[in-house]
Order: sequence, then C-alpha cells, then structure tokens
Amino acid sequence: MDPIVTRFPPSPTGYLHVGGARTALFNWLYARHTGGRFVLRIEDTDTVRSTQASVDAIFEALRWLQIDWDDGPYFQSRRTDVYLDYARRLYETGHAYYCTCSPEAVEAMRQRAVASGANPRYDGTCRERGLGTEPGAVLRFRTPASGTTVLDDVVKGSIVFQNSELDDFVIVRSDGMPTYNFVVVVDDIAMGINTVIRGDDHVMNTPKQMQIYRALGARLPVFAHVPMVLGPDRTRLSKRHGAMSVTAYRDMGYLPDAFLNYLARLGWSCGDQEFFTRQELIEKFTLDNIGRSAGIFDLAKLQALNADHIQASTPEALVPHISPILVRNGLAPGDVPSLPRVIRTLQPRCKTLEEMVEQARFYFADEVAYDPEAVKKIFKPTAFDPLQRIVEALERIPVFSEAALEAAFSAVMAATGLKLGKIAQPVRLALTGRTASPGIFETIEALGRDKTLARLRRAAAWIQAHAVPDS
RNA sequence: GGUCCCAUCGUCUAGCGGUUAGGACGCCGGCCUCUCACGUCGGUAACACGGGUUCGAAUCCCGUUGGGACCA
Repeated sequence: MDPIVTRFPPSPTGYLHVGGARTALFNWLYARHTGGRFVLRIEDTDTVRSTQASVDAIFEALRWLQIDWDDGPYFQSRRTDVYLDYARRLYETGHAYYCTCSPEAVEAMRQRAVASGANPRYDGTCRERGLGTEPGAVLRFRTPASGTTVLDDVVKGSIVFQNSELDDFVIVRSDGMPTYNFVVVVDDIAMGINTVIRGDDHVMNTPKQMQIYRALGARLPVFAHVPMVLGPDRTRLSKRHGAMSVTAYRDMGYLPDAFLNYLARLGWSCGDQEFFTRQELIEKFTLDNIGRSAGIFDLAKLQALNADHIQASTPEALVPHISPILVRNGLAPGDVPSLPRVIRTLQPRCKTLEEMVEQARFYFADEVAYDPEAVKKIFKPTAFDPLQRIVEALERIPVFSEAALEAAFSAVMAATGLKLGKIAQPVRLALTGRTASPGIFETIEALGRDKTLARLRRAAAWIQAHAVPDS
C-alpha cells in the first residue's frame, strides 16, 4: 500500500487560527500515525491579501505547536507555470474551452438563471465555438451536462451532486491567473497528495475538483471533510469570540500539547479518553472516529485540559514555557533559588502558566505587601510569640528541607500548645502577603533560607510596631 | 433564492436494534486539610419533534423544525 500523503495549505492572509490549527493537526497526526508524509503548502495566490508577515506568523504557530512537515513549504505564487501547463493539457484534450463572454454578459446569464429559479451559472455560450486563446479570453472547464458526481467522504459518507448543478467554471482568468479550485487539484496531484483532510466548508468545491481529477486522468484522493469549529454562539469562530490566533494561546500560558489535545478531542474521539499526550495522539488518531457535527470552542474545557497537562509535566519541562511569561511580567527567572522548585509548588493550583506567574509573584518580590484584610485577622499581637519562636527554630536549621522544617514547626507547636493552623497562617502571611498559598513547608523550601528569615523577622517587627496596647 | 451538511446533558462526546443512556468540562454538596488548590466521593443535566420499519428503536427510513456551509 502506498504511504499516506497529507497536506496543510494555509492562505497567508492572517495568523493561524484555531480552525486552521485543527486542520493542520488532523493532517499531521494522520501522516504521523500511518508513517506517511505531511506537506506544507502556502496558498498565496491572492497577492493582494497575502503578506510575508502572515507567512511568518503561520510558521511561528506551527513551530510552537511542534507540527513539522516533511515536504515544502511550497508557495503557489511561484508555481504559475505548472498550473498553466496543466491548463493547456485540459484545453488540448477538450476538457476546457476558451470563452470571450464579457463579465457583463455572464452576469446577465446569472440573473436570468436565478430568475428562472435555477442556480446562477454560465450558460455555455462559448462551449462549442471552438475558440482559441485570444486577448480577454478566460479558460473554462467543460463540466458534464448530465449525470452525477459522487463524493465518497470518509467522515460524511456518500454525497451525490447533480452535474447539471455544476457550472462551467473558469480555471484560468483573462489575466492569465489560474483559479483556486484548479490550482488546488493541480498541486495535490503534482505533490502526490492522496488524503485530503479539510474543513467541511470545502464540500461544495469537491465535485468540481473531482471533475478536474478525472479530466486529468489522475487518481482521486481520499476525502475527509471535518466539521467546523464554532464560537459559543454557534456561528463561525471569529474575532468577536476573542482570541483566534493560535499564538495568543501560547501567550496566555497554554501548553502546546494541551492545546493540541483539546483540538484533537473537538471533533474526534477515542472511547472515553480525554487526556492524551502528543505520542498517544499519534498512536491513536485515525479517520474512523471523526464526528459529523460542528463543535463549539469551549475555553473552560481547554483550561481544564491545560491544568491536567501542567500537572502531568515535570517542573523542568515547564521552565522554557513559563520563562517568557515571567519576563513579560517583569520577573527574572534567576531571581529565585530554584525556578523548578517554585513551579512544583504551583503546578496543582494553576490552569494556565499566566496564572502560575501571577501566583509566583511573591517568590520574586523584594518585600511582600500584606493583604490588609488578612492583617486584621492574622497579625494580632498573639501572633508575635509563635512567629518569633519559628524564627529562632529556623535559624538553627542549616538546610531547609521539608522534613527539617516540619520538625521545627512541630517543636514550636509542642512548646506553645498551638495547632499548626495558628502558626502556619501568620507565617504564610509573612512570607506571601496572602492567606492562600502552596503548602507552608514547600513554600519555605522554595523561597529559600534568606528570604524566609528576612520576611519572618520583618513580620514580627511589624506586629510589634502595630501592637494594640493592652487596655 | 438554490445546492449540500448536521442534530445525545449548557459544552465536548461514548453509543453503531435490546444499556438503570456511559465518560469529561462546568455547576452544586460531602470528605481530605496549615490556607488555597490537587485529590476523592456523591449530585445536577440529554436522545429536537412527528410519522413509519421492527417483538423491540438514541440507533434504520421518511417528513417537520432548528442550526451550519457554499454559490450568488
């Protein structure tokens, strides 16, 4: 059996968006799953809207997602001669003909067709005129007037199109530029693409494309039309729904593997499994379990999955992902004794890395700001003594290991008769400025000896300074 | 307007003629606990509607409604 060859053909008219990323993912996964090839092709024939910035943005997004390609990138703008070559073949074999009808005349035909209740279409005026190329002529594809074109779609099943509904569409414009439906087929044939996985907004293009395959004597690829990704209001995902750019999710602190996991499960399933590593995705992805109905992009679910991936990761593996976000927030990764240790304390408490940075702030601060509400409740005069005892106990510990810290706290608990909560909360407030934080021992360990002792002493002094005189 | 696609909890989905319709996210409650989380246990909630086919339909067929896509 021939190896599977898939492709991803983005138009560089903007950043890579969520729907495009999922299409890329499915094609990539299928190629990797089958040990086939994945081709990247930039469809930049629209020279007005295509930009280099968009090309760069797409590369950047694919790099972040770690979706790599085996062939390409090809640029359609550099392949015009290939397309015209194929167009000539179509003309020479009688599958295409020149047409000199003016745009106005064609528009009139459409009006007439609509008026008679039919589809707007070209009426075939030049079809049998046997015209050769001449100035202002377009090249039209000669669509069969009768019969049906049947698309056997892997996900949608069999779809029947009446050929009479198909137009004699233009394949080369009067300015010599080939058209979309035509170049796609030429490229897919030339690049050996045998499996086309794309959004189901392309279903209506498919019968036209199938006709071109036939006219060119090429073998049809397997088609898999994947349902679209919609916004919460059930309309096509757009700017109105917030972030559409894939890299925006990177900047918000999502892990590429979590993002891919979410995208894969949106429209594809594997029994009840929700969490997939990249490797599992490759092992388990097939075209068989792609759903037929459109899916709504749900940020809450993405967040939950991201939290799972953050937890499943090692702190060290998170470092390269979180560092840029730290820096963006004015925090230097080196300003803490051990960044992985800090990350470890926060892993079970964050849905995104952005949240993690937010919660990590106190580790980096030179001096924590106390939450005023918490101060009222916790920094009471009675908190001074235990705090002081903790300082003394910690001063005697050379190495801040969790076990040693726990022993020190136990000793203070025994000496004062206080429960851990009564001691831990003042310590927590002293170290973090807040009432909520990671476990007190792991926090101290990650914060390090110097910062811990400095903050505890400052807190003790603060309480003394603000002590309410006995009345 | 024409053509095409789709339809299970709010959301993602399992189901492929016989199930108390399962899981996940979210939400609500219990437990755990040095706080917040994590974790764990439990709860909430769905087969769009109407006809058929069948001993039996979420599942097969037809229609209706609703949503979406493409062309204009």
